[in-house]
Amino acid sequence: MDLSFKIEDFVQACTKNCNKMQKKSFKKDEIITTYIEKRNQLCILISGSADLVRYDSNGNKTIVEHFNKYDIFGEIFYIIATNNELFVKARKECEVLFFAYDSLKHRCKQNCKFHQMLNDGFSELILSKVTFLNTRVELLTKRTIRDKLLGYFTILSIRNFSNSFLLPFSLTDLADYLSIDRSAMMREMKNLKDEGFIRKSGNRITLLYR
Amino acid sequence: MDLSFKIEDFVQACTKNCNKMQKKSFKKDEIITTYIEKRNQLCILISGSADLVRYDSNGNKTIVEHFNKYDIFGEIFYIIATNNELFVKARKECEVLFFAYDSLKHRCKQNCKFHQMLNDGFSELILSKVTFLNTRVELLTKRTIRDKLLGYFTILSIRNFSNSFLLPFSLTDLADYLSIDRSAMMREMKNLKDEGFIRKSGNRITLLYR
DNA sequence: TTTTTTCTGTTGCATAGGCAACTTTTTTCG
DNA sequence: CGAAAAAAGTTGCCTATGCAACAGAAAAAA
Repeated sequence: MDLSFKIEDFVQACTKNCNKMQKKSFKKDEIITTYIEKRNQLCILISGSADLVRYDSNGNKTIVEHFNKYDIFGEIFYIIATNNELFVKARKECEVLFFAYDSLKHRCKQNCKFHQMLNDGFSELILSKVTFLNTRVELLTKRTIRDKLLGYFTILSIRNFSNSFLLPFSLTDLADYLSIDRSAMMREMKNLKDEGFIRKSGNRITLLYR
Repeated sequence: MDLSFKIEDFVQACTKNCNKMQKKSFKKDEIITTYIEKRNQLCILISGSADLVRYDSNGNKTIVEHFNKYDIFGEIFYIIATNNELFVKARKECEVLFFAYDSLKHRCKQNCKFHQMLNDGFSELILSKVTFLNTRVELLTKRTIRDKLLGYFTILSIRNFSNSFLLPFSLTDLADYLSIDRSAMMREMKNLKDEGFIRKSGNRITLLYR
């Protein structure tokens, strides 16, 4: 996100001056926000990391999305169509900025610099979100666990400019992220190792094919 | 899309005046564009309907996305991470506007009204795309065919303000959209009918539960 | 209209992968 | 540090779902 440095510059000044915006801190495993009704809430993660988590009626957990520094999230991005619980949970200690989406369009009276900046860069910000989501869909539409894993590894290897990289998740969470059973995933990972597609030690994966 | 009427107003004037933009027509089943490399291409569907289709290495077809009037698509929204074919194919006769994303940011010299309008409304446009994609992810992360179908039906029923609605796809395409096997889907649909969850005649579905 | 193609609906079979139930290893925390 | 909790790793069983292969209905083309 090429906005990040600007955010860093403005965030402190703005949380002091801008009344449309709230900054809160959360400890590990605290619920940051729940997606329930249309509050038009928009959030920016300032520090830490968090997950958008859903539990379906069978108790299956899915990591719908994983957020890092300067990622944005909130109900505006969602049609709340199901009655599944959908909430954002702090993975580590977090700082989060909250504001209403409306206030983005109608800048606050003080003509807060941060708002202006955000407004200007907002397209870019969501554009990158679209890219990310498309990648996600690409992965999820793959039919087999093998294809999902290899697809994900390929993306990570591209992102890291190397065919060796660290998984940003625990394996347990990776399974939830790819929406597959953990033990089945482990099984398939073993197969991929045995068949020489990947090498794996701890959370480090090396792609061997291509 | 609340921009649509504006698009309608401006599109004709702009295709005549704006040199950064191209309008093309396509017949049914013609390839509109292929996602290969980073051309930063951005497209708007003016009329007709089209699909973003992927064939994976096993020959499985997936409808990654389905486009209708005034939907936007193009490579900017994609990280081309896989070597799978990814292209947009006309489902019916189509008219499409092509332009480079850069030209959105740096408006053309004539200060083309359409550009300006698009720039202003671009955030809204992508925002709705994010919402759509999140819905898609929500569906795809569901673990069973039953949950995917019921999830999708629920969304359609909300969208139509009625628990009776027409499927926007053929059943064949619906299966591709949900990334599941068609015959397995038919089987599950039969079960849902037999168990009294839905009623179905042709492409019309009625949700009976809740 | 007739022919051809596409879509729908159904079924038998095979298997990928979900589920449960463990043990072992690693991490967290008092 | 030691205890407790979480994550990694493994395996057997079983069913949901993919695949193939149809026939009939509907739509498109000729």
